[in-house]
Amino acid sequence: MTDSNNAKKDDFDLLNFLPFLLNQAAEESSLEFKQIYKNRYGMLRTEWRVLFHLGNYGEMTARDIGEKAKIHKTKISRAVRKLEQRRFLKRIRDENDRRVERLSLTHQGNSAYRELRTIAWNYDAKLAAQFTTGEAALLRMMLRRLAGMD
Amino acid sequence: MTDSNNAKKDDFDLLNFLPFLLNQAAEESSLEFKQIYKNRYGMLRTEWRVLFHLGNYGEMTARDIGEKAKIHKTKISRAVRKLEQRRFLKRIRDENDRRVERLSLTHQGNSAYRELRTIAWNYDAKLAAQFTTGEAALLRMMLRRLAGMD
DNA sequence: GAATAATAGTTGATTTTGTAACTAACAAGA
DNA sequence: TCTTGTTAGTTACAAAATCAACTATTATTC
Repeated sequence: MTDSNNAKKDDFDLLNFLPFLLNQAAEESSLEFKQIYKNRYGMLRTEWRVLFHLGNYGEMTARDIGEKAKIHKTKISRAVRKLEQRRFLKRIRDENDRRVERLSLTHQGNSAYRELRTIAWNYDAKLAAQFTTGEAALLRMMLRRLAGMD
Repeated sequence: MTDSNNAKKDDFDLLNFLPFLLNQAAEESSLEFKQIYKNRYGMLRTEWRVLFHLGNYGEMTARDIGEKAKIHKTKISRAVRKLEQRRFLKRIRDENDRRVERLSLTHQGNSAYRELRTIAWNYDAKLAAQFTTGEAALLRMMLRRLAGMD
């Protein structure tokens, strides 16, 4: 290893380390929105994610949601149970393949979805407004790449 | 609310929602590094963060670390205990203010830090290599802004 | 200088997540 | 058809994060 490489490593700063930076940005930038779905709707993160998927894409199975959003099936299982208990979604056993449940929002679930979607949309706009339109677009592209979503 | 606003909201996609995107990118991009500090060093996330702070900035108090990295004091307290048990750090009671402990790495802790720092540095370079130098710099800037670090 | 408030750090109880093992249903090959 | 493997989803147990209450010490205020 050369001297210049050592010099670079001495410069290494945790606060510039991408995994750390990403994590801090993710936490900080979801705080305010979290307050809303947590305090106002009594939801956990996975719960609103499931709600959003069903609201956005319509009927899906737990497996579909897990694949699309890379959420582990045990998390989804628990979120689905809670949303069902709160009458936000209903399950229908698929008679062609009885292992599968087709999930969809109730009327109540759909109302909650639309309210939260509006809040989320405004919240996202507020975050993005810190940057130019081009920067924000580039940011989303880079995040998708880092997340392995392309 | 106008029709065009409704049209925009109908387009709203969880997968483009910044808090979601940031979280996915954070998780995916730290997975490989996590394997290393977890499996090879038996460390938790907060533990390597504390280790990195002490390695990078020298002697600090638990409070200093928490403030710098926005980590809650109970997490730090537990991480410090574990690092102390593994003889990676030592505490010295500050005699000017006996509430405070001054934390610093042992020789062993410093070795671990330097090994992990090299790995982290290479890992960061690998992540950043997905982008141009300018893009990567912009990304870090944007993340710092989102994280409230400026 | 005694009472009250504030700060550094710890501990315990509760909630949430992660991991692995499990059930039930379907699929495929011998 | 039997048996072996795979898939959808659940459950149980362990690990970790969160939140509130706690001790010990220092600072403030009357």
